[in-house]
Amino acid sequence: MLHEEVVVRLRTILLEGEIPPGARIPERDLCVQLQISRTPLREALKVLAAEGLIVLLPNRGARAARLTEKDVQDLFEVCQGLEALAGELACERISEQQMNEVATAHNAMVQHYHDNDLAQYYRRNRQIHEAIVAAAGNPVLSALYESVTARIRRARYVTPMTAERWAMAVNEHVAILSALTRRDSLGLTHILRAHLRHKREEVLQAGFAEPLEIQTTSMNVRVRKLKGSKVGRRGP
Amino acid sequence: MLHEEVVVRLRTILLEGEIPPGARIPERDLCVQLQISRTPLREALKVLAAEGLIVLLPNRGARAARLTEKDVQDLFEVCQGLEALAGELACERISEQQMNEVATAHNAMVQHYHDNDLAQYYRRNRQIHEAIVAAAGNPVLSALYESVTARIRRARYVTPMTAERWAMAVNEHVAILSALTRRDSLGLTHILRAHLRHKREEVLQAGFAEPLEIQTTSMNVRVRKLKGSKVGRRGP
DNA sequence: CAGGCCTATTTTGCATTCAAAATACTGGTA
DNA sequence: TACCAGTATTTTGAATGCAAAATAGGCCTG
Repeated sequence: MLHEEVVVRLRTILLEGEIPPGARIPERDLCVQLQISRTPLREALKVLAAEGLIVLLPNRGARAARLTEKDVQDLFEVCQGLEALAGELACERISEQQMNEVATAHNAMVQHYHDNDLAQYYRRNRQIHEAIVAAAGNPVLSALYESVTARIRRARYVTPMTAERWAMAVNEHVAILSALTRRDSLGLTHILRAHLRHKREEVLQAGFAEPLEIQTTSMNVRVRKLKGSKVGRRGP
Repeated sequence: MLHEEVVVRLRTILLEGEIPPGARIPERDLCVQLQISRTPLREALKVLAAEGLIVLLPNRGARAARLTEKDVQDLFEVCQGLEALAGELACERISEQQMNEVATAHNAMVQHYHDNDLAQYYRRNRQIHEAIVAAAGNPVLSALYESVTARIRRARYVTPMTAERWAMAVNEHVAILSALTRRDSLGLTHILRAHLRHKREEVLQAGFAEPLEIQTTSMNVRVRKLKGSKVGRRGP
């Protein structure tokens, strides 16, 4: 299905920040870039709007969503709830193989920490969290988690960390792995929530580094409200 | 925006069961019924598919989603997680007015219980749960909760209850109101989860009463797999 | 030369169109 | 009559077309 492909491609474009938050999404350009007509593109835009990755302004097109501080708070809060649930379920259901996967990713992540390689550290970090969610064996939960984390991904994985914050995060991850290994449901949910709470504080303190609005439209924003501005028509 | 209106109308149609689970969704008929062209309808279908209310089969149109037992399990599980989170947050943030709203709905619900009016009971029940979620003051959470509960609404609110199950549910609701009044976060999350766990068991035991597939397509389902069946073309 | 009205252009929202795929129908055959 | 092939019809997926709304220029006035 063409339309689904477009959703995936556009989502990537948005998550990579190729279209920065707040920027206009020009239908025509994207049609050219993706080599499709406007119909499937517009279908994809509707889906992404429902996901919260873009906002649709009536008669004024789509823009990449921008997160307010409240949005970041809310998203982290929900994320905490979902991860806590995932941790609890994972303790009951995780397989040996899945357990190994988490452990392997964890060790790799710690190595990246010692190598001071933040990008790779973040990659493994995400892999761990996603593996735990997957281990919960609940596709509905996985889908929701995916959707919520996508919206804060940039804030979450772009923010730089202080040395001490990083050390703390690693310690928390040791505790996470430990709790999961012991199938300590209560302990795991607690440490997962604390971990995300700290992350949220960090992101909010950093001002969640979203580049401010890209003004593609010019500056002369006239306050046109009076006068029933007649209609422009087409053609010669 | 036309398209958003169509989403709302279609969602209602699906939730009311006017198009039963598994049934085909005929584009053309809906266009006539809703007095719109196929473009906005199809946009709406994509959105509803992303929400999980319908499924899109390539080249074979849309069907109202049917829930497997596993789906019901998963949805209830996530719902538990979301309500637990909502309860916890509500204990911190609920206003006096919101508290009154919950209490009022609760009392009305109990009255309906004594009147043996299941439909009205369910209506108030839902109102209580939604009010608690709203009191969490987290729009992201509210939206997710709305989406998840929509998918199990029919299973949840159509299942008949035994007298004792009903009595138990009412008792649980008394405990819910009590915990919320005392701002007893831990107690509230526990009772909310237990409440939903019981509901899930009830729904699953009832076979979650989804009518089996409506075969709009005729019976002569030929197993056409061999022969590179040539292409049909259009009129002369 | 600044500011506002008015028109040209672009962009958007939806309807319509067109080819490909699926389904329904028909007649032939054992 | 049951089954199958072959054809007509319907349905779907995506491109195109067209009117309304928004934006951008240009011209005039003070």
